[in-house]
Amino acid sequence: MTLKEFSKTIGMSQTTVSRALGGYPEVNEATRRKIREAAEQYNYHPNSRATGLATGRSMMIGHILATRTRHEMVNPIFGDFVASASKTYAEHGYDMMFTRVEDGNEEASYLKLKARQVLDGLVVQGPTVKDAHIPILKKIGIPFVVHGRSSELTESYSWVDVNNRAAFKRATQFLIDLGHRRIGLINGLEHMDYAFRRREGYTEALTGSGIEVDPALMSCDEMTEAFGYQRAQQMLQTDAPPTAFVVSSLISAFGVRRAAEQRGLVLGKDFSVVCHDDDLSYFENGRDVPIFTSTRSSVREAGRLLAELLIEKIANPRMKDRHILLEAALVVGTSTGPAPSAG
Amino acid sequence: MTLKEFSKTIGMSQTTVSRALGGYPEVNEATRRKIREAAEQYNYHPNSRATGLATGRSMMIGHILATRTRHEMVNPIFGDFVASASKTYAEHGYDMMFTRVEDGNEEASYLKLKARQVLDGLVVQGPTVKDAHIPILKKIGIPFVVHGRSSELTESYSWVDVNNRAAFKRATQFLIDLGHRRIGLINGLEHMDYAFRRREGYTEALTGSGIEVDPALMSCDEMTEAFGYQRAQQMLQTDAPPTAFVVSSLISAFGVRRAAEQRGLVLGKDFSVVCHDDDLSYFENGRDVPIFTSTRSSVREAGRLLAELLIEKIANPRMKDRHILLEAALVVGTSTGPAPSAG
DNA sequence: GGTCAATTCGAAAGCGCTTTCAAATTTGGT
DNA sequence: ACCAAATTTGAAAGCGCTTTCGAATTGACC
Repeated sequence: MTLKEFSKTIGMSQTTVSRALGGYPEVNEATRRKIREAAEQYNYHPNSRATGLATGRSMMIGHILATRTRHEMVNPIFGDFVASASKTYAEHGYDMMFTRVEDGNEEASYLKLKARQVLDGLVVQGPTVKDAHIPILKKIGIPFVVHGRSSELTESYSWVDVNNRAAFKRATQFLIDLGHRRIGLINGLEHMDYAFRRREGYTEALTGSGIEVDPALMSCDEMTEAFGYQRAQQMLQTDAPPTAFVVSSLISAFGVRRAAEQRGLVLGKDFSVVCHDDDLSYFENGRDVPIFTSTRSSVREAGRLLAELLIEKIANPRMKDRHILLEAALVVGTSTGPAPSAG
Repeated sequence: MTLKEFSKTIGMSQTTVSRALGGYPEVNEATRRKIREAAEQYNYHPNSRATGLATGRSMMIGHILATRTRHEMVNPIFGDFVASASKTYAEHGYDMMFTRVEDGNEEASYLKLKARQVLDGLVVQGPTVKDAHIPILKKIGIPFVVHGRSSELTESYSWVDVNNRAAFKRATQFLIDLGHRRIGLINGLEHMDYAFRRREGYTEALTGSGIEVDPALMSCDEMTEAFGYQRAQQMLQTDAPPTAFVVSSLISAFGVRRAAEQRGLVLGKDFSVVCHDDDLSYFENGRDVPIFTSTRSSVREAGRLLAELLIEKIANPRMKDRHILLEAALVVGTSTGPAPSAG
């Protein structure tokens, strides 16, 4: 059913119907209600493509699916992040789409995206320390917001990020205060900005307390369970094993726990773990009392805030860049305790 | 840059340019090449909305994000599934979008989607045993393919599914053959079709070997690590604890392992675990040798096949429904061994 | 040179909407 | 009943593309 047909059916002009449904002020509220009801009844909804063509806006927001050519990892936070952002989009009448952008082909991809006018704005997820997408998007002039930051870039852009440095500094300090001196870091890939900042927080806390940073206690990789297990195992079988770990992900923390328990160590007594917890729907950190002491920051909240920011930016492209820095809560669970051989 | 501008710039008619880029046969190959190159050079890409309006097709495929009103779980397979499907879509010129459909509001949501003509086809993920979406989509007439099946529906529809029943029957039989008699089932929520079928496979294997099905050994819930831990712990502290577990997810299997190891049991010796492994990028089942013996089926392959099927269906809506049943491989890892107290 | 086929062109309709404009109608206040 | 204000209307342009149609151009071949 088209606007033409629909307005003829209910005996009104296209102009009035379009205005009534579009929420324009020059139409009487009573009429608007009547038209809305009729639209419901006849299941009339404007054709999105036609609307888009006429208005020049597509009411579509894209999320980048950056595909590293080698192996294609999908970060576990992806699902929750997308789900929460999509909710906000929907509330504002936006649809959400995915766009694959291949490594090394960013500029062409974004130019095409802009030319096709298929979306009004973009979300960049998981930027690297020196991210390639951000300057290109700026240059091309597509409204975007970054989930995270890119430490080595100097240009201005809007972002929503967790204060990863502060979170990991606090986590490490928390362990130091409990008497731990040898603290292992199980981190994500450190070309990713968040992992880079987490390591900075970790080392800052150590040096701030006069503890030497030991490269043998730091490792980074994709944050799987197996990785946590493997590296914790390695570190634990040295002469001077760590008594605590700071871990970048709940999943890897499971692996760390397994490695330690396999050596007969009891969590929260013989060894301590603080991990980051993105509060994902599928990874509960225990049911009532959290298992792991963690730096917790809801990725869903980040998704919501970012969506709102982007929508604002689209509505007002010359808006000043805004930065939202979320502080992670340090939630104490049962995985931390005083250093065993303290003193 | 519009078609008009572009064709004027290169001194050709809109007709020829449109045909050349659209791949129509009535244009000389040499000309086509020249036009393609010029398009590249000037970064001309047809406006998707205008193309869509003119052709009546949106070149967009939607994935449903079914939002249960209570708590909104995002299945961990979501990311990998979407990433692989999106690759196939991209290769065929399709974009991919998400659509939130709220529980109880399916019909209105789909009617609206159809009226707006925003997408050409849909993917239904994770159907329940008696799924509400499928009959509605059939009635409304939107091309769709289901990832999974819905056991209690009688209507015909295209689907791509893993043979969950056979997989879990084999897994259970494998344990029985190793001498296990008390085998616990840690399953996903059983209103989900895949979990329902897995339980069927499990019970079939048991009864087929004359082993009584014990409700105390069966449990189902969201497949988190904590759930696996909790239920395994419960089952293990009874008078007649299971010697083996069949687990619906690698994540819960981590929890099962933890519960058992906490009781001093050694995996693959004192207790056995077979789990399902969707081969997710973020959940490796060990690095070289698989930790867990598992029924493995790549969710990425499923995504690819499903995408191809849907694209075919969109091109030819009166195509006969097709069903793709993927058999899971039973991959033997180090988590299984003969029943400890065998004989 | 003439014929036929292949290629290209120009003009224009149509996709379904928004938005503008001037004109017509209704409403409310006095 | 009258006037101003508020509301509604009809007609039409425009968004950028595809697609149709008849005509014009080119090239190959005899």
